[in-house]
Amino acid sequence: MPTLWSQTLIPTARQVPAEAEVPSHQLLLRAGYIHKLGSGIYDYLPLGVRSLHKVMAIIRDEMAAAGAVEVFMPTLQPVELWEQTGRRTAYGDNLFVVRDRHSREQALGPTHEEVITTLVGAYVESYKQLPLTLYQIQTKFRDEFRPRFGILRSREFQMKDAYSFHLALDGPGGLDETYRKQFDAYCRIFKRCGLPYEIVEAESGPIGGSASHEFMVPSPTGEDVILKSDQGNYAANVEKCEIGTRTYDLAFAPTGTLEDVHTPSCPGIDDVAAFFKKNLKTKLKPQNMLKTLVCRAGNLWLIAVVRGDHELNLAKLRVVCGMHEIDLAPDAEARDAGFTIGFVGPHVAVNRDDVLLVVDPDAAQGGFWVTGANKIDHHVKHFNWQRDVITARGQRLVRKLKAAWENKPGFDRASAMTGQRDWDPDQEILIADIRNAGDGDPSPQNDSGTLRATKGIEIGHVFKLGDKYTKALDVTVLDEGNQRKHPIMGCYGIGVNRILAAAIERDAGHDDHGIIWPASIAPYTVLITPIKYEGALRDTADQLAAQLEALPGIDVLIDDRDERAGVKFKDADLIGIPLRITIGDKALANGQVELKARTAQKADLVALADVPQHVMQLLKGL
RNA sequence: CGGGGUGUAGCGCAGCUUGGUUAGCGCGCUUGACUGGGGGUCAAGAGGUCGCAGGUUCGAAUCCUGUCACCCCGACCA
Repeated sequence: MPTLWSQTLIPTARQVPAEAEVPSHQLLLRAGYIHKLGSGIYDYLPLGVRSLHKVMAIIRDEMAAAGAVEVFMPTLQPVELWEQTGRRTAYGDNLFVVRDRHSREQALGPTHEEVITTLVGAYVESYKQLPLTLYQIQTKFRDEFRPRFGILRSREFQMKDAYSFHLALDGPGGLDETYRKQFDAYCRIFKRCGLPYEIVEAESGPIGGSASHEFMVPSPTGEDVILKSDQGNYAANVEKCEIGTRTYDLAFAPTGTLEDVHTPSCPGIDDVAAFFKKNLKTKLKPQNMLKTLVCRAGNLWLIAVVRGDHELNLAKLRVVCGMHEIDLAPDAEARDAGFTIGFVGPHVAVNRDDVLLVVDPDAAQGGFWVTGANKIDHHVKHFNWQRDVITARGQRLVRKLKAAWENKPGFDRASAMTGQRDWDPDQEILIADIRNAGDGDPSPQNDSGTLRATKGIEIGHVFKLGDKYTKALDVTVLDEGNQRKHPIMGCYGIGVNRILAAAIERDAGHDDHGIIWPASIAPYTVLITPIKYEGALRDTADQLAAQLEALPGIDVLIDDRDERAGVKFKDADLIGIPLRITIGDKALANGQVELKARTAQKADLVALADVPQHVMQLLKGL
């Protein structure tokens, strides 16, 4: 049945709510798709729900085709489950926790690894039942630090999450096979949703695991940074992106005598640069400074050094050091341990046997360096690696430290060796890629490609999880040899409402007049606009609507309101229905109506009898 | 959690500095007339605990204190 505009709720607005910054947020509000209830909480109005359902239908179709089976798991989850897997801490404040009447804590699930693993553990006993891929479409909760951009970063959102279980990585029924299937299904889903997307290598984050890809819609409003090689053979997000081989040289001759500079109240790179310019009349660029960050790993300290204009990447640091427990040290603790936070320099490691130095290649160079003096309110200039650290430190200290480090419980040599690193005992210092990649860096393919940075919206993410959850929750399955094994898992997520926002944010997703939907996820495919909903115009509208709805994949909205034509046209453009049929007296007298694509400049006159055929024809291209 | 800002009609805002009758404007809404193919015109209306609580004062939207909500910039996040 076609929908009558007057019978549904489409509260369009001429003015943009002040709080909306990005096009998708503004237009979804103005066009009456969503309504804000609180920070990061939205109602989905009839149009919004229809689009959401269309996306879900495509997802369900492709999940079925990929052999995944739908379940529905609870939003309310015992917080103990999260404690068992260690993710209560890992998620931290992002995890919504509510108390029930017995003041027991429950988590509002931001994802369902714990629950699905428990479920599978309850019923799957034999290798014969594997592989198994289950999925759901559920409301998820994240207590976002800062909800933003409307539906793009809300505290409550719809997610499709699939989980697969296997006993092996490769071979038939292995994780690789299902990962590939889901990966391919994602490509089809996003294509069918009309989204331009790119696939990038990603860090798996707090979910953990070994391999991971993100599906991104390129958009200047995206919150994620993607780096792509201009050779077209590598793409990754900024957390993951490796950097091609860079040379370094620690043995460079000093540029001058190490000299203290009084820099009162200048703890930051920018502060120091500004201070030099203002008070010393010297131009000091951030790339001539060394950023020295104090990290902690149990009872050892880790000094990470990157160039002043670069950013430390903790994930890389963890991999390079083979320790997952590395974090930036809280200021207070670092101060207690003798680090003058804000004024630390690499030579703080010289006389300490509890400090390991890890230096990014771009910081491991000769030349003029300014860095912290390890004294409050002081920096040094003419810092030199060879003179001020290597010679001063001596090899024995370093060897001892290295041994201490590698004997630490939790040290993962295999992981440490996968990172690009160089731990030559003669160099005394661990040199490794520990910073975020940026525009202009060499591609890790080392094929003389250069990385270029763009922004994107993450709409999908696939991971290989391994046995993290089955181990933590002790879920086992009997294999062919009657041995208990922890199955390995894959995990595959899609942000359903983000697809709507991304469809609008994409290049062709909107213009000055409103939304331009891909036909597959528009709330209606056809909008019929009789100039007046009376007499012959009304009859024609009703008949056409009935005819069109009988066709596959077509649903119709009739603008039956007693509004001026101009109002109807403006609203039509705003809500973005792909096809509009305008019925007016003059054309109808000739047995014709006007057919116009949302994207077309002008309407075509089409004979009534030919409308269905023309509609089908036009839709193919939308 | 830091820094900044805003709460006045459904939406967008003015009024607040320098307290003073019935708190305004635009859009939207209701009724009527004229109109009728890209947000029309005129007329008459409805609609407000001025975020909340306390204080100062003869008198508070306006000054003070507290509190809540929301937004923006930082925070390594689907």
